[in-house]
Amino acid sequence: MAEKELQRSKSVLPIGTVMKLTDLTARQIRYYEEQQLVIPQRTDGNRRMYSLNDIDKLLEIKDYLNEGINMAGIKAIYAQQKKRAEDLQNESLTDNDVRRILHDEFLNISGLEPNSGSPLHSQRPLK
DNA sequence: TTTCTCACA
DNA sequence: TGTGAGTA
Repeated sequence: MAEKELQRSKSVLPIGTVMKLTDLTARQIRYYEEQQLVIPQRTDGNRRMYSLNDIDKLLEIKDYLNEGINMAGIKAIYAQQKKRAEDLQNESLTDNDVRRILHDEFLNISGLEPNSGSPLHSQRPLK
């Protein structure tokens, strides 16, 4: 069973494939890497190789973006997740508990990050 | 051909 | 973020 996890972590997808799978531009994917949201492995000529887990994370990021959250907000979310993941490891909570807490953090951030003036999450990049 | 980095709009 | 330049 653990074999699957290893395979999911195998970075074998070039950015071109990731682009199609996530519907993101190479620019965005690389940018998210800059923001440490995804850490693709590098192979041969300095080429980025993404794993299935990376695809998943990218899809998740795209989701947050659609909800009007900016990079700062997303980074905060992942920072929280990492912190939570470590904390929760010692308390043996269920996935539902994790989800609830994460959701709570998410709402908290989405309501604060956007603007210092508007309390509600009205971050619509209308153009 | 595809991806990379860098830099400018 | 998009895009173009010059590489590898």
